Amino acid sequence: MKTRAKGTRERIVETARALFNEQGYGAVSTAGLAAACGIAEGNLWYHFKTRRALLDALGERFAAAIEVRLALVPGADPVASYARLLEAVMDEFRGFRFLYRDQRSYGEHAEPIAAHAPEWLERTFVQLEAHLAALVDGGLLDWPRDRLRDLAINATIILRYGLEHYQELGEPTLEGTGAVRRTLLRHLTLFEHQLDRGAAARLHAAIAEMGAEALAA
Amino acid sequence: MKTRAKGTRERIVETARALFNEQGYGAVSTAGLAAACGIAEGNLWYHFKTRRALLDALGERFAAAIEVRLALVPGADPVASYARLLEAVMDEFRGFRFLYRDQRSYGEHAEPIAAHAPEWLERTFVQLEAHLAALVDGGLLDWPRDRLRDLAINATIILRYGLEHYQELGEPTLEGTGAVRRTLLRHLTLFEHQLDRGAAARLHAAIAEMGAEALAA
DNA sequence: GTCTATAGCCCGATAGAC
DNA sequence: GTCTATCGGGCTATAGAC
Repeated sequence: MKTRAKGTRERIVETARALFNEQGYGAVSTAGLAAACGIAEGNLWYHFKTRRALLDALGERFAAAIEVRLALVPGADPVASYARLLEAVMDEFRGFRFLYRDQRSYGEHAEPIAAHAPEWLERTFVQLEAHLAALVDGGLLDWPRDRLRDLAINATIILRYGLEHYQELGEPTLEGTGAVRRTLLRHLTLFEHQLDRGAAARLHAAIAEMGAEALAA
Repeated sequence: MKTRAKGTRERIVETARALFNEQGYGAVSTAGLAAACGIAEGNLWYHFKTRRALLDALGERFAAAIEVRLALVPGADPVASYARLLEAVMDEFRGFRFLYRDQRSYGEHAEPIAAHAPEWLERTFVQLEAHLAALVDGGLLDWPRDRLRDLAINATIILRYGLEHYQELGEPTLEGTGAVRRTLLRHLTLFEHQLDRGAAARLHAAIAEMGAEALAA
């Protein structure tokens, strides 16, 4: 199997991401991870000489995904643009959920995201506000300009903590359970009563179509 | 010191609560807890024969505090009632923050709150909606009745995750840092533009006065 | 590159003297 | 009630054969 070196490393990273999301970073032992990968524990240490190194690798992937998402700007069709942005945001929060959720677990020097989160959140506020402003400019959303930033921040919070919220409510949140869809619908309640009927319908339709929730790895 | 038996047990519970909130449930070892209490580790096992027993004791306190808060109904002055409710909710979320935040850490059989959280959240929605309806009935809030429940749910989410949000933004969230105040102000942005000017001013004043953030132990 | 074997550490929990 | 001393177990990480 020596020819699949890259393959093994890749498999470790992907398996770790899924396992951390499901069980929590702190609850996954290296033994359990190795077993889930179908390799011996020692082999795991060959590819990542410390548990922290594996975490950093995942952090880098996350950072890359975020930059791609943050580059999404409102286009000619602000409704379609907004739907696309929503999907990207939720893919992110779901795919790397443990990075946010389990920050306490990785020994306090939790830099992987703690150092970047403030900047990412700020830029997300700005991005969401820009998309919402595009809806306002298009005459599709009736909202005071000077209250758009508050709306963007509140929308970010709802999107960010939606999965945790539904989990706390006792609802399943893993892939295919519709928790992402419910989160998107919940965030819509922040402003849909001020939204153009057609635009609201299109957003609802777009969210309903996100049934095939695939991870943009 | 044998006369202070009850005192020691009490001190353990209170120290544990504070320590769990600060450092995270999983990050506090029995050794560290004993040290913080100023007692030997063995003595700790005398009072709580298992780590889980200590957690349950804290869970019971939390449950009791919640029931007291849930009993708050809108009074003759709906603005004052709402301010009082907000303070109680935040005392709760702050005082027992780790119970929500660190659910992953206590070995999956996380019953202390996981079993009750759905019911508590549902009743909180209902309670908040009742208080908001009282504001509408008093002519102080302009909001469609059939959208009040969504507002109550969104307000609960913002209140519930406000501290986590500000922590992620890199802001301090411990007592006396004003994070609770910021959370309350953030939740106000959900509907203050539809609020009577005088009522809005009174709520802002009430929140500003919550500087002396004391825990209703 | 992958494996087996094991070192070393910290933790939760127990035993028993005072 | 409080202490000291210690056990057993699980975890991260290393050593070295294949």
